[in-house]
Amino acid sequence: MKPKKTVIFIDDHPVFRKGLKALVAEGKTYDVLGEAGSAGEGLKLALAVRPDIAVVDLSLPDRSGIELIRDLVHRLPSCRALVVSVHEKTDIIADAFRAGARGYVVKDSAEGSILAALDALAEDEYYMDSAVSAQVVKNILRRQTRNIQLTDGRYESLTAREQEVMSLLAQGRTVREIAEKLSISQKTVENHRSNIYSKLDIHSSIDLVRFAVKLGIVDMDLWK
Amino acid sequence: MKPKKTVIFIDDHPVFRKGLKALVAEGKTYDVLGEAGSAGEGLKLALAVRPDIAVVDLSLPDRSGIELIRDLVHRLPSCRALVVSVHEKTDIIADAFRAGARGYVVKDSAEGSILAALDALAEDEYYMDSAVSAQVVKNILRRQTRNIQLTDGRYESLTAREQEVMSLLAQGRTVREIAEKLSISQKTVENHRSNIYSKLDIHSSIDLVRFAVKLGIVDMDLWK
DNA sequence: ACCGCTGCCGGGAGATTTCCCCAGCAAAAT
DNA sequence: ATTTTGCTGGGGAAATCTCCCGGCAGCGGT
Repeated sequence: MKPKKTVIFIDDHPVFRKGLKALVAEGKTYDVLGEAGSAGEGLKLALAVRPDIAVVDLSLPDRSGIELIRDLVHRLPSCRALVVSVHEKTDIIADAFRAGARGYVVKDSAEGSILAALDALAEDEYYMDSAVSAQVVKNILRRQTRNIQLTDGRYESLTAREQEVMSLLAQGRTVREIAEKLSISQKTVENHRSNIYSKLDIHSSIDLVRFAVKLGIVDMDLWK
Repeated sequence: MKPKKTVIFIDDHPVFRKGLKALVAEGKTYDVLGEAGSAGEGLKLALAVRPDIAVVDLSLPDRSGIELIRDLVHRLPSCRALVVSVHEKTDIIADAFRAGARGYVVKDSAEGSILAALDALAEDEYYMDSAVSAQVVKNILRRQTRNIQLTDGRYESLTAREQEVMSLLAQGRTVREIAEKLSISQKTVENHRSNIYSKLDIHSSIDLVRFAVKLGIVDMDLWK
């Protein structure tokens, strides 16, 4: 039998801490080593008992939970931080992960997702609420949908082949590479490009990339 | 009482479709209007019965589920697409959302998350599996670290004049416009550009725009 | 002062792009 | 059956791009 994972709670609401303790105690898979109501106490507690997981509220009386997490994971690298917060703003979430958190759960989500988050962190995985995920998705799509509204029609007026060529051009491929990849002549690629320019009312490769970025046609994550 | 939401299934595995039907029928909150085993049938079915939600598998025999979704949401804007897939790669997920999907669930996740996804889409919300969210988090973190890596040095090694020229080029200005604006010859602008290419290790105007976007030198929101 | 370095300015030359024109063929639409 | 559309390929010319080269002014250094 595996040893139980150990956990502490850092939250300034005693009632919420009590709820967490009860929730975790039911499962019998985690040992609660202690709890704290402020960042200072929390850090001291963590360094003393060295838990596997620290559940941290972002809004603490003395210091930001973000800073606490940054300190915590730095001075106790074996400890995984799970954020439990009322915030659903994506920039705060991103800050938390950037500071070293491994999981993020909103406070009003189901009990199950908190347990699921603990299990994920115990397995050294990441976890994010589906409620939070929805926000992330919206954020991913926000810029795109807005731009699609602005440019409605024009890109869709391109034929499938033209869209294919445009995508490759926007990715930085040369005419020669595209011709080889598509098994057509360079001249044909150039003709497609001319048609693209004409339909989109643009006049240079720079404009093409700008248009592509605006529409989210190119995946910036794939850029080296 | 609200009218039941209507749903169709597009998946090439008959057994999985049967499971979905059984799962949804239990809840009594959705009407299953039909099912299809290929993209072609699925699109035809959707246009015929006009469901509120289409559950789509990404791997279909005749066409990519991504393309199907793109067509579907374009020709039936009132229909929300929920992807059910075995893939957990973030680029595929991103493609799906980019194509117009509103939800993403991995096939081996709990039954509850599929129902939760349907409920979310019925409320015009987005949904993403927590199993998938973990991948998204990793992707967010990877992007962060990578951006930090590539930002260091290179762009800062450009002289003030070169940064000025690069900014103008990335904004879509022509060499002639830049030469006039800076009161220098076109040839000089071209030489600044060459030096920029050399220092950034890029070799075309397309690469320059990509680099500029990546570093946030250009403000995409100002693009017309 | 002399030298080396760097930033800024230009030219030359070949490759490439951009924009016209042209045409054949197959598939789809009318 | 006819027209339209899309994909393919090409010619040519002007413009532009990309990379090579050198000149000039400032600026600090052994």
